[in-house]
Amino acid sequence: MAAGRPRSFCTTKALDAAMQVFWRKGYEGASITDLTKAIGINSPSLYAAFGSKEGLFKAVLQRYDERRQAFMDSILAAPTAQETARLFLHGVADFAADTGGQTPPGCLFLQSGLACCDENIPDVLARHRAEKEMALRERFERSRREGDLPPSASAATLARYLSTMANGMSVQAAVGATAQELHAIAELALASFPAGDKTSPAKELVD
Amino acid sequence: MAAGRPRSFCTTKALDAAMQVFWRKGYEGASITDLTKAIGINSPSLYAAFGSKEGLFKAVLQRYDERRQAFMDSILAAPTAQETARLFLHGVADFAADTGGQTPPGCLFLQSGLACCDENIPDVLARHRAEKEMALRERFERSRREGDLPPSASAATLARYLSTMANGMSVQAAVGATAQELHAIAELALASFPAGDKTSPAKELVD
DNA sequence: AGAATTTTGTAGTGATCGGCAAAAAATTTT
DNA sequence: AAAATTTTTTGCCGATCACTACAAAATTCT
Repeated sequence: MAAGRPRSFCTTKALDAAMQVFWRKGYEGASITDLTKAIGINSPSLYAAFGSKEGLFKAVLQRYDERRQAFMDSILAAPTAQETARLFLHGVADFAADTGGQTPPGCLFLQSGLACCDENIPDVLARHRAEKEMALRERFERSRREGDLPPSASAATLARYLSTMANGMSVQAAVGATAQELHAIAELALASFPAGDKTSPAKELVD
Repeated sequence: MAAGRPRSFCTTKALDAAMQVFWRKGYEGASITDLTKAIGINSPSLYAAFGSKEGLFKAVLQRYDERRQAFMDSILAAPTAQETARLFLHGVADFAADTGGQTPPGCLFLQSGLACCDENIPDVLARHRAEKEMALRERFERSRREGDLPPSASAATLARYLSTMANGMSVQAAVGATAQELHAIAELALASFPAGDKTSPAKELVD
């Protein structure tokens, strides 16, 4: 069925290469020249495949989000809110810390554009982050109904707290914090997390 | 002594106007045209006064840092580590939350360039943030010597934890978190802060 | 083999980027 | 009043920005 000259590059490899550039230089800082050099193609090929710089960026975000979403799904499946919180923060620590070159440190959702000339970019990134926070919140609301969070706990605030820590840890990672340091911060942060009736409060806090 | 045509603009007013632009659009996103329009001057006046875009940015950062430093000095003077931590996080909440237009929400040190084409910019911003974290750390080391922090507490980790929270809160603020929400997060975060022998641990945690 | 189709490489588009030369304007000094 | 000094305005610089027209190359279909 497929006629015409075959494509010389793999789309997903191209997205991974572009991801690194956006991650390290930000949306605006990444020029088309940077991107085409990293992918190893000429600009018309880029535009034929992805439409525009923003189109490429959106495709990169989607690919990045797939991994993040898989991570979220795995931690949301934990049996209790406490375990979800623990897996979340330590997972973010592993994810954000410099792994030695495979991906840049930090989080693409933050690195690629907190502020930007085109305000659409920060907005779409913020929506991605808010999506994860909302998933945590819904998980914690379920926990409250099921009893592993006390009725006094606010699911919204707890989710916001974890999301805040995750963003902060990503910022720290981007400027060189080690995985060990991030895990220590995560552990400290978890001491604030309210205990349910299934675990003793003392254990949570002394740990 | 001063000869020549008088300057038509006030330097500090110009810096404040430029600060708003960098804060909202980032270092790269802020064009010279944006900056000169906001200040109300032509570009040669800008270059005569500040040398370059980076020169202007550095001057803006210095002005911004003065306020932050004054804030840090005030909270570092608190009698205990616990009080310093409390004043720090709630102060950041007030500072970062949208005040209704006077300054943009979030923190200039984060908004203006986490990642950037010119790597020098993220570096200089990171140094500013690290400076504040180091001040907290030194304060907490003193607290350990003076007894309002237990010897088991790590001043470095506590400082890193608070710095992480502050960065995370600034990110949340930039996408619309209210002061009330930020204060709730701050309060939750403070529950992790270790108590000294001057206050009862129970009080810190129940609060 | 030849027509049809798709991607490739070359070479550019106008717009905007940060920055600057030069003359006019506004002040102080002589 | 004229010289000296500083800033302002006008108009422009080469470089780079995101993006594209066009034709050669490489494949499949007839």
